[in-house]
Amino acid sequence: MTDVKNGAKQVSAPDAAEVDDGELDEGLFDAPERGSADELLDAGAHTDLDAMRHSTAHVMAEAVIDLFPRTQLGIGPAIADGFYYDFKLDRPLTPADLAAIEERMAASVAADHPFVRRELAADEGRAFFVERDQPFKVEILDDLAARAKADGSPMPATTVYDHGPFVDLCKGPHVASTGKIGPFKLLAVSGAYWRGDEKRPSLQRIYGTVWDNQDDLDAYLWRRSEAKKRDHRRLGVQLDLFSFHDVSPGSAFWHPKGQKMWRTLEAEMRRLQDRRGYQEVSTPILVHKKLWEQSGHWGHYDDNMFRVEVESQTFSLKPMNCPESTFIYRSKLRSYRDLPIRYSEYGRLHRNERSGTLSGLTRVRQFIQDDGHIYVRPDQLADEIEALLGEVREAYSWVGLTPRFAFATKPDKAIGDPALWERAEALVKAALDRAGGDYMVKPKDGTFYAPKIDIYIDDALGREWQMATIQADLVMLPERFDLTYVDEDGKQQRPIAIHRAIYGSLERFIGILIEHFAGAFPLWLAPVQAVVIPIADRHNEAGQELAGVLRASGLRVEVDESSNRMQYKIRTAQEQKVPYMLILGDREIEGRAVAVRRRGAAKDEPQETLGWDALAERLATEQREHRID
RNA sequence: GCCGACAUAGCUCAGCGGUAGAGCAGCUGUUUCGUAAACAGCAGGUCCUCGGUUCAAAUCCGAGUGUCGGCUCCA
Repeated sequence: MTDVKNGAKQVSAPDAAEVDDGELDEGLFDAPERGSADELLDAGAHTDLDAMRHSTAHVMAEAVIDLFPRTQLGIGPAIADGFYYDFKLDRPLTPADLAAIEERMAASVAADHPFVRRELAADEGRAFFVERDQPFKVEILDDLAARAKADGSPMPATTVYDHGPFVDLCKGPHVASTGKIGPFKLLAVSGAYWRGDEKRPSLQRIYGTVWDNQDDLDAYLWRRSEAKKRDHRRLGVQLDLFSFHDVSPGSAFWHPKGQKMWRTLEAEMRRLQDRRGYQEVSTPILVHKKLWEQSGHWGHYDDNMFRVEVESQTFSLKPMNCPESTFIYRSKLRSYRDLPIRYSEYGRLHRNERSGTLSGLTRVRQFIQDDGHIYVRPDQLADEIEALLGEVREAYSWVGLTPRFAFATKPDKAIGDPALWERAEALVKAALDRAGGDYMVKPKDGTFYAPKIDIYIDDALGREWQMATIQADLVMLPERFDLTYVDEDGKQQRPIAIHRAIYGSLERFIGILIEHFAGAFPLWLAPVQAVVIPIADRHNEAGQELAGVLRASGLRVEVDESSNRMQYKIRTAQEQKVPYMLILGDREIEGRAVAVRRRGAAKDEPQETLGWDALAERLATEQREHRID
């Protein structure tokens, strides 16, 4: 069960967010406990810009209360690129409401109300918010009081900030007055649970953004629209890579070009794995539930598994490969000399993700993972993990990404002998230290059966994504499936099982690459690497001949034999983001040459004319070396 | 799963009680062209599904499905 993030949104949330709501950073930066009263009050204002963003949230709350007097206030923190505020309202907000709220906010900014900090005695503060029918604020105060009592510290005063007619419970800091607020824009309204708890009331969250000056705001809005253009769901249609259909929600239909990318990524990974001594296996998709009972997943995770009843027996579609890999390991007696045994598997997995969470390729119900299970002796673990980190670096270099590593340690809900855990963590840490380079530590973020190394990347838009994972499992597979090998002394020993996925989910990986490259893939990965463009019909035959030469060098080439003009063919190839356009007219054919136009070439870029064989060699080299534009 | 929005031609969208529209793509014909859109014609739709209101529903109402923005979850 290599625990890839099938789903999991990237760490800084997408688009409408570009926002990172802070809470997602938990663990990474040791943020306060989710939804704690301190955090709710603190509102994330740590810089001047944050203070302004948080102040803007206050102004927005003022506007909302003004327009909807019975509104109950949740919290309104600063977040990456902006702010939000949660409200309980009598009716759902519409885009027209946002415009009206913006207008009121502008009036408040124009009035330049000073922000005034006041301290009230605890009971006075509570009474104030009770009187104003603000139960969420009262709850925060009650929590603070309860915590003070538990700590034996004195009852804290209630800090409020006023600006104009509006008073809010808040620790601050704020800008001096509403006039200091820069250009802002409200972006979206969405639902959010009070304190992130689905059992608590559902509030309406308004997201907004605010910047020091108009240029910064414009730049941000431009980034947003760029991100939208790169959206893999949009490019997937435009580039004819995949589609989704309601007959199988959350599962992609791969079109020929998307499938070509898939096969290319897989082929490259297989080459790496062959070199590293992996042996590829394949295990059944439909599996009896007793397997999951043995592994410990049934009962805990069966909600996420698709069940299939067959002749009154319960089966499920596998949500992970790992338990089945042990059947192959156990199919014969293993010697210490046999280890490490490295099994790879491109297994098709199904996870029943909740309907509201599905999203394009990055959150799916069916996906294929470049999974691997490596069985090692304890003395081999550190070397193997170090080698795996190298595999990750190599694979990510093919697409020009630099992986960052995070060491996730034993969670509270862990199973197994604490001594085994200590040993596993020490070995993983040793491997990370030896592999050099920095890594973050994410305490208690391991899986319930293994400490792990999670791999992150930043894409071309600076967004962080969690990708690969490496897990050192001394407990689940080895113990629950009773794995053994015979050591030098003829004694039975437990191997360690490493679960690892490098691309992770191929679906998700491709989705991220689409956005990272904005669809303009490097040559080696592009589904169509070159289009031959005959200028007139009489050049078609030579075009096919040229395509044949290139295909013989292992390149993916098409010939545009349509009756369109050359200009139109170029435009089409450009829109399809084909790396090379090969233009063939009388002049070129005469010398068995071709005019080479690079995708996205500048207007004044000098164009080369190359012989066919020289071109084939050049492109083949570029492909082999995974060159990136 | 929860809150909200949306669903019209292959794609992008207009129409919002009174006989279904455009651009692009497609097809046919003409054009054979030198670095990002030749010209003309034709064809293309259970207006997501099911129910309801109405003389009349793409349009209003309800339910379902899917998608989108978030929330929650993520072995």
